Amino acid sequence: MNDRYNGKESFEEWAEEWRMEDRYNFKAIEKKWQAIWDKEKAYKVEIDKNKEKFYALVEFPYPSGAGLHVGHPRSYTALDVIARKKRMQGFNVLYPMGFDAFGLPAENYAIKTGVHPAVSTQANIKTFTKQLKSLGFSFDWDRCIDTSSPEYYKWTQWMFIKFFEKGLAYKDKIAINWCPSCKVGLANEEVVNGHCERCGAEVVRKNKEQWMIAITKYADRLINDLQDLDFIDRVKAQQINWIGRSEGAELDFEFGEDKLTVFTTRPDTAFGVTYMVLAPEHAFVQKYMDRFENPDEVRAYVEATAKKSDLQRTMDDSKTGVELKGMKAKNPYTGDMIPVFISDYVLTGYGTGAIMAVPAHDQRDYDFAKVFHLPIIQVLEGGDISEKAWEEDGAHINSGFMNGMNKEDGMKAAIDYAVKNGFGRSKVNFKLRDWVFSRQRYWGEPIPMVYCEKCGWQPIPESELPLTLPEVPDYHPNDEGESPLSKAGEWLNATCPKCGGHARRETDTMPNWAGSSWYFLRYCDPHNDKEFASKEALDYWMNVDWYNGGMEHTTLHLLYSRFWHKFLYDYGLVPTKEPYNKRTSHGMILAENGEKMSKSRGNVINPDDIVAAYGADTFRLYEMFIGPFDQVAMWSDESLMGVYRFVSKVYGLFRKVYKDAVPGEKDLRAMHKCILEVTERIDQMKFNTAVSSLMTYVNYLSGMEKVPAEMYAVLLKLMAPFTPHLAEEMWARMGYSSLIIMESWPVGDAKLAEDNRVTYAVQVCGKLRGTVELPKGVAREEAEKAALSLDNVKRQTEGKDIRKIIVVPDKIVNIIV
RNA sequence: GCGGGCGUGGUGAAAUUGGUAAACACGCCAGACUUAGGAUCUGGUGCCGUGAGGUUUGAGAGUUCGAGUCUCUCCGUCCGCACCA
Repeated sequence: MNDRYNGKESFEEWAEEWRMEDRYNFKAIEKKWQAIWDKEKAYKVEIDKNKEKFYALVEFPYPSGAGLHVGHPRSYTALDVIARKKRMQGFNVLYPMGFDAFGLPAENYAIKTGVHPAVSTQANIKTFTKQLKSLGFSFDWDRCIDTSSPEYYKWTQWMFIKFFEKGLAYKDKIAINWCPSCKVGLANEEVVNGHCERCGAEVVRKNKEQWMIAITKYADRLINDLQDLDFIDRVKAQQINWIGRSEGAELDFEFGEDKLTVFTTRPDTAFGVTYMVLAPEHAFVQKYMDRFENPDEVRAYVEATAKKSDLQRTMDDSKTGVELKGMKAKNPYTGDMIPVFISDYVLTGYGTGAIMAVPAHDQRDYDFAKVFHLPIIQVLEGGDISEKAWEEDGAHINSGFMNGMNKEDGMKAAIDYAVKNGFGRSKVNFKLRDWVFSRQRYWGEPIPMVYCEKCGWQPIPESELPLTLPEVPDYHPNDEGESPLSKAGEWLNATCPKCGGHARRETDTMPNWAGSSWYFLRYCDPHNDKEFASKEALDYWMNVDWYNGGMEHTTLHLLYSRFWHKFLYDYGLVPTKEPYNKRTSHGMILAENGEKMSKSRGNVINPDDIVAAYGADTFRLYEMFIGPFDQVAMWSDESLMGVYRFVSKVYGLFRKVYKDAVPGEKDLRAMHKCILEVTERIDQMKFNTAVSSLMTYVNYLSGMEKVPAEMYAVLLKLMAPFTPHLAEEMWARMGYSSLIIMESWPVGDAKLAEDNRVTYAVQVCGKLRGTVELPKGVAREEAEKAALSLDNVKRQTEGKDIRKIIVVPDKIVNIIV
């Protein structure tokens, strides 16, 4: 019986071995090499001042219960390829991974099941780690971090205290974005089209006392310092747009006993101001309520506005409002007394929450003026204002001392006049708001502050850090916006570090963006328990040389972390003013039909399944081949098959490799061309064409009778960043005892890659009529002669005058008749 | 409305400074071989045409000996922001 199955017990067993002999057994190969890399700690790095460092970074994942998505490996593989190549080129490469582990899903899961978020998070981290390891990324796992571990968030809290000490963290009662579904306050950046970025519920306004961080103090530097950074343009543009800097002036209009200050980018149009508008939330509305002749009407409008969601407020662009009857404001330029309105088209959070309206030259003011039959005075020449506002430039008219001036002179004159008469000043405004830093949820870093009746808000002493999350009986937040920590009993009681009296702990936690704002620093020195990272480690490893991540973080994590880093820099805690030298972004991977992958659509592709069916190397290579890296790509099982065939082909090619075969001139040309192309294309993130180069080279090798060992070895090295397991396996089979991932990257020779013969395209009047092969660098006369002797060219030029012949060396001959 | 992209075969896509458009792959067609368990190998494949040949990069114009690439106008499409004064 045993004979029948080649000495094996069963057919399956025999077949398995048979396949291992003859077929590409990725399962065994990948398992084997992952174990070896792990055992030898092949990717562990230490500071080595004799070597140039390279810090490659990808955004660390939130360890969700759903596990790794096919989108994650696109980014991770790309930088893994870059990191591996750099390593082979002799750099000391830091390529770390960790987990952004605080966040709402773990908490919602706890509410549903009662499982503590720490427990479910650790389980998810385990799954993620296993999945990531199965893909063969060259992460230094000894540096793995977890933002929810007290050893980590101790320093997040420590940094918060620094913000507080420097006056950048403050508590303020403001109207915040409130998500009624998550029951949590949101930062402006987390609101997308009036909806919660996480759950999609409509966001409402809520007045709440919140911890704020003064990111606006860094607005100018966040724009200006972009200039020297190698970020893709759309990231720069989006950040600049988000920060929204505008130059203009603040002008004071007399109103009651006060000065009603407005911000305007066009003080030169002040002679065209025919009314003013306050946001319904403006303080003057309440202050002067009893002086209005129509307080009931005003109150009703204020209340109606408060009930509207942000979305309702912005979607409806018809103009509504109420005049504050009985009071007028005085235009400081003209002395005119003008009516004042409240309207929800004026935003409370921008500028001063009040505007001067110039209906002739602003469409919104124009629309409002039409509804309320207000005068419209044109002060800029050029347009017809009978139908709509004139928003282009023009010489000033009806503008007193500014008449005849252009925009630039008018602006200057208007501001000079205001300054001289003490009612105005030039001013820069930003759309960016301070960062709302409080969250009324459990699973986040406790804010290390206590409130003392006598001394106010005080940070807890450094010796008490980390302030660990207490156990609570119930994770539910409530509609009043009280954090679950408010049920933490004894934990709430603290001692005021200043007076020693009784104090109460802050119960809000930090937003999930806190831990990720500085994680790249921790990777430099992840086990340090004296500092967040040693100066030596920071000096050596920072900056991040190359950071890849999603576009969706451009105005969130990317902006926050740049700001956070600048703050640390200002106080000498980090050596550089920007954290990332280069930022790139990958496109999303969509389902086969172009739809987004989502659980509800049931079209999610699980990386585990692909790895099980085709192996990690095929999966990695496919994700690099799928299309231009920075663009969205559609998953295709058929294309995946093509890549699998290619990988198998490389495996099978080994049978044709001979140590005694010597490459000829043409062979070397193909090899060096491939080296040059792959090297260059990896650097440019043109992974899809780098893979094509490899395919072209493999097609060439397949056509050879005997493949010289040298040529195959080069192929393996070039493939090592993409398909490290296969490369390692075949390298070993070739008889090398070293790890290929530590071998040196091949150097291409441009001279050897060059062909000594070139094909000229021959055109007659710009139309292709033939080609001719000539030695490289022939004299133009010779090229002309060769071109004219072509039959097809003779036919085309017969009986016609040749007027001109254009010869582009080694490229083209164009005959003009 | 403002800002940033994109538009090339049946499909994903290539194309240094303007210089043979469609590399590489998928799919499809034809053939070979096959105890064969997502098979493999060889050849073909932009479109029209039996053919010579003509024609082709969203549409139109311009610059040029020559334009996928540069300029202008228009159309379509995607992303981000959006009553930001």
